[in-house]
Amino acid sequence: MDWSTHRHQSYPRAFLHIDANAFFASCEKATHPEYKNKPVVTGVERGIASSFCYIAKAYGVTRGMVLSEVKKRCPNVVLLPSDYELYGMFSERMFAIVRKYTNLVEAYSIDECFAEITGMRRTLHKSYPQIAACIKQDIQEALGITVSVGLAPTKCLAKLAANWVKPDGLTFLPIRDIRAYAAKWPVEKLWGVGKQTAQYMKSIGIRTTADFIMQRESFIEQHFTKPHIDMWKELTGNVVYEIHTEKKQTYKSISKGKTFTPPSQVRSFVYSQLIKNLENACIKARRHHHVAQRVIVMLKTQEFRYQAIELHLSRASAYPHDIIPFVQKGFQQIFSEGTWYRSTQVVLAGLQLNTHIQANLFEPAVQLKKIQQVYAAVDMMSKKFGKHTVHLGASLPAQQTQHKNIRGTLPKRRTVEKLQGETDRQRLGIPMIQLGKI
DNA sequence: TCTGGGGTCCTAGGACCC
DNA sequence: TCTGGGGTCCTAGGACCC
Repeated sequence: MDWSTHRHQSYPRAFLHIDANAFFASCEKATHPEYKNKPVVTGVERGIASSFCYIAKAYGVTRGMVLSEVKKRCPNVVLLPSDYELYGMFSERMFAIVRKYTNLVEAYSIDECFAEITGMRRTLHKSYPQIAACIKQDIQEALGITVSVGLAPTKCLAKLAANWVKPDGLTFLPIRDIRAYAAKWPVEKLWGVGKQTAQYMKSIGIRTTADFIMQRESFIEQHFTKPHIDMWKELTGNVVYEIHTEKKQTYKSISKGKTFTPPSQVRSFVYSQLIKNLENACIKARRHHHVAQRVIVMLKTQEFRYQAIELHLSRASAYPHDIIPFVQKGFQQIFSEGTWYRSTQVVLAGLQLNTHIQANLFEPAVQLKKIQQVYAAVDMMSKKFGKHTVHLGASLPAQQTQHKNIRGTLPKRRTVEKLQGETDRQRLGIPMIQLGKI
């Protein structure tokens, strides 16, 4: 035997993708047996269908469908508000079950995880498909929810396999079967291929995953960039993506936004919405011990165009007190009189951990301390009595007035005019972002 | 699909430096 | 100095995900 040719040959690895089916609705059904045979939809608080069970799906409910339409299609529907605490608990318990089998578990989102079970056959006295089946069964018995499981030599393939049968599927995709599966898998259904890439792929004659993986590496490198080159390697059975077990606890950015209906052109109202979002974003940042270096103010117009502006703070902070002057300045730059707005958004960016918060040299230390104490009290009361027990005066209109609609006053749709104040912005050195329709 | 909310990563191009 | 090459950092914007 020529060992030199075998030395670098690696054994196929075994990855699982575990995907809870209709997760939020399933959690509700698991905790409320009386809903068992009824169509369940969650997301009432947002006015759209956030998650729905398979019964509701059979009635034609789709993601993001407005509730009035949901009721029309599905008169006996059970509409529920989202209960993220409940879903979080189910999520934790689901991942804990997977961790009984392997330490290499990556909590990818609230309802999905990846796991690697390479080398676990001996320890568990089971084949890989048997391990996958056991995990699946354990979750169902312990939590009363079903999952779709994919078992494959890479994460991308495991994800594809998990999607093969939904709900309640268990799909083993060994290397030798990759071609057969790929031939029946259109590229637009691949993890990491969206509308744009699918369109591009079609233009160069790639329609199925098989069309993609049968290309030579040189061709792929010539026609694609890193994300899709990596994807190609994974789909041909070569591991690029490892399991990340670290729990996510730091953010690159935190954003808060809210749509208001009907749209408004009232400056004070739109501004108060913005400040409310800022408060929420700051609360989240503080909860995670983050401070922001930059803030992005965004307004979305009635015709779904964004106007946005980014500002650098004078010092990193997670207190509205520090950030409001910048938000106000940005708001004044981008708000245009006579335009109808449907939502505002605040993004805190350039986040860092505030292990040692830098005080501005010119600010008296006493004052900084006071601000910190005030917000510590605010955070405590919010925790105790609910969000917005305490809030800033500037966001008052947003908290109490139900925005009123005057019928027939909405202007005709028109495109957003070019922003004014260009020279001011240039003088202040404030960059401006104008995003197209999304 | 007349459309909610919250994120991440990648890349190109400019600024700046040696 | 009309002139080469290369590195790093930052930002805007695109694309995608759940």
